[in-house]
Amino acid sequence: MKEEIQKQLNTTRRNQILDAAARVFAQKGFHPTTTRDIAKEAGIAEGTIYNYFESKAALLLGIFDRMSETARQDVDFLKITPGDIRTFLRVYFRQPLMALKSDNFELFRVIVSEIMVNQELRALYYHKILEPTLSISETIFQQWIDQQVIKPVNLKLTMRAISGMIMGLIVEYVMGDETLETRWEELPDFLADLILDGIKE
Amino acid sequence: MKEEIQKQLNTTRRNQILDAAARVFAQKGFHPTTTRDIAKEAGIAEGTIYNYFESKAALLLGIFDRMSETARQDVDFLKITPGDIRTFLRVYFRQPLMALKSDNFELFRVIVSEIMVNQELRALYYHKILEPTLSISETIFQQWIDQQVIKPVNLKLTMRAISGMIMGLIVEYVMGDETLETRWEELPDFLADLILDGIKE
Amino acid sequence: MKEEIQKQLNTTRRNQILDAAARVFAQKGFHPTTTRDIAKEAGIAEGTIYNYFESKAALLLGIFDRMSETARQDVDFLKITPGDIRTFLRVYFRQPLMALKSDNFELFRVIVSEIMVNQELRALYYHKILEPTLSISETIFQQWIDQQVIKPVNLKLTMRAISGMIMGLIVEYVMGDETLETRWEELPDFLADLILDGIKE
Amino acid sequence: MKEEIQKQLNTTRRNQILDAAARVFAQKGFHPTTTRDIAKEAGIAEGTIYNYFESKAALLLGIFDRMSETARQDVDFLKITPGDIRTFLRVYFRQPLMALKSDNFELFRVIVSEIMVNQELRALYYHKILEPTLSISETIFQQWIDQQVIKPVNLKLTMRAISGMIMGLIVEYVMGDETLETRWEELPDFLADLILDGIKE
DNA sequence: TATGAATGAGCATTCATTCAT
DNA sequence: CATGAATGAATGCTCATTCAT
Repeated sequence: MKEEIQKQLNTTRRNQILDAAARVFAQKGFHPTTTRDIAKEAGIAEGTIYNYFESKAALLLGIFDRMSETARQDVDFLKITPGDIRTFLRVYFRQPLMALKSDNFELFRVIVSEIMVNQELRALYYHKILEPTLSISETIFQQWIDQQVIKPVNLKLTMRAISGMIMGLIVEYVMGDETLETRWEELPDFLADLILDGIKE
Repeated sequence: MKEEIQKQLNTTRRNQILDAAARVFAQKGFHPTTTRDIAKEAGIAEGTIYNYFESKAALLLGIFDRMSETARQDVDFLKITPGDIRTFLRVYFRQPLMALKSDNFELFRVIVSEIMVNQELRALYYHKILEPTLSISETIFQQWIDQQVIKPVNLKLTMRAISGMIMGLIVEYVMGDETLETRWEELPDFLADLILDGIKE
Repeated sequence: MKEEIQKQLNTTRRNQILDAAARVFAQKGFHPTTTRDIAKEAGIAEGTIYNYFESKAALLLGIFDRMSETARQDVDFLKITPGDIRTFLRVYFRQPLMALKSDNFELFRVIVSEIMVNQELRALYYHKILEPTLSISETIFQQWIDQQVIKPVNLKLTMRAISGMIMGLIVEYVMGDETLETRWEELPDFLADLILDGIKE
Repeated sequence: MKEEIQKQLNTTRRNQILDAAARVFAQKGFHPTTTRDIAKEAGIAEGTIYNYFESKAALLLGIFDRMSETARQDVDFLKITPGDIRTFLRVYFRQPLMALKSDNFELFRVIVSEIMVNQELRALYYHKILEPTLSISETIFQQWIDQQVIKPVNLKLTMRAISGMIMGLIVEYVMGDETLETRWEELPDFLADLILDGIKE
């Protein structure tokens, strides 16, 4: 009983801290944010942070970990493949692109920035998000190939091209590209067509 | 005359410093690198750096600026459109993908990382690289459309999808993806086919 | 009755804590040891320590206090003066020198270190150990003088020289001197002769 | 030329910092002293300390190193052995005992305290002071033995007993013993007699 | 009494930048 | 222009102690 409650409290506090950290990181960036900032935002003492997290860097890992949980669920959802390849692809594209809510916008920048440079975070991203996503996608696309709905393309490269495209578009969006900002909603359908039909006349 | 020589000397010294900075940034990352590291690598005094650059951040901008010059020349080269769309696209993809020499590899990480987070650098990237590249690309692709070689697709979105794909693949490569590492050479041709023909049977 | 049991329990718990503290102090030193270390070693909660001791420093005082009790008993033992001065001196030297068991070795270092620097501990040492020891020794040696077994030397200085010699040898031993380490057992007899006969031919 | 001046300046600044550190350490102890205290006392910025010393601990080592230089010179002086053993011994004792000027008094406490607990400092003390002193002393005393002025005692133990006695007396003095404080001046002569003649009637 | 989460003052150290020489 | 010593603000993290449960 008591242990249960303790664990609950522990999780709550952890989330409280991660929420606060996510807010300040999003606002000021990772390096410019001080642990003092985070504590103040969370309404706790600085020392308390260290009762729940190893270091400031661990906070970013923690935030990322929570996010990757959501991502994992999204990927699972894809397994329920609909009959129509075009419909499937539209959903396939819609999910990550729309996950970029304005809330996550600035945070995303900070995390991408650190992923580039922080070995641990990079490994986490690779193994918890990129690899599983690619792996599941390959399985699904293989089914389409087997059903002769799509050509027997090089799956591994195709998956990487597609996921790279998504990642790249998000980065360009984050970069402030106006075209993408105004037409973001069109993207899923547009990309589905592009990938399926190509641009050749 | 003298002024000329002065200017020459100035440029040489600036480049000497930027080269040194690029090396250490690539090795240690931007934040972990100290101005002392850079001065030592360049074989000059710390103070001297500040005779040529405003700040440590200005060094990164300087490095990036030099790189974007190269990129600009690459893009110019594309204007000499060959008769064959497939050949063109292969060249189009080859350039940025192959620019990722092992030298630039780590530096790329550092720069992407800071672009995400540094407003000034981001603006520089957007206006000196992304925007011109997109703009020129649009012009070129418009010609292909006019020649009815490719479909009358939404050019702006297509350009962003393609450039995003390139950027995203580089990021995935940088991330340490093994498939991309071993098959990087195949990518230009593969992507040309993918974009032209689509994957639908 | 109940009070008696309470007191017993109290003492037991105090000793449990002091034992734990002594172990970790000996292992890590006073300053590097955290109250968390002590609590863990004692198998209790950090807060519990403060139900029995004022502060971390009080723990060292407590440890020292227990040790001085032993020392006091040793000194008392000396009062039973044997007939032979040489025998007496050998015993006199043997006691403190042999008290330096390997168990106490590291702890001794820590305590000497703090005695030097901690006013309260210093007072405790001076009044509970040094002063009584000197005082009793003076009384005993006075008897030897009265019996004309030893010269009518300046007793106060002699006592301080002798006790200082013991203390200094222990410090040198603690310092890692090899000669002392290998010949420690010979010391009591050797010192007795040295002090009694001098070195002059 | 310039290098010479630079070196001079460097040494001066180092000494300025060590002097300041010695004063504050003596006053507040090692651990309670902050680098800010030292900088303030030295009239420089905190960062400047780190241009000359690795760490706060290095300051203590530096102080100790300077002191050991003096000690070394004292020992060298002893080599000029006078004809009379008693005179020699009086000088032998006088030097370390009188080196304990009131200036060094509190600093001595701090250093002894840290020597007990700091491996590096302990090694420094052992190899730079204790060992050389013992070694030279043994040589000198051997001469006295050869001249049959003193008995063929166990030299190694004798030297350690004597040096220990000095160290122990200083510690007892530092401890605040009143007898030693008032009669400190008498000690050299007293100890010479004690060691030479013994106390036996 | 026992607990252990919360506290927050405290501190060594770093490093971009300045400026007298 | 070049130098590099001096600067001092800035910060992540620790840990003895408290106190509500």
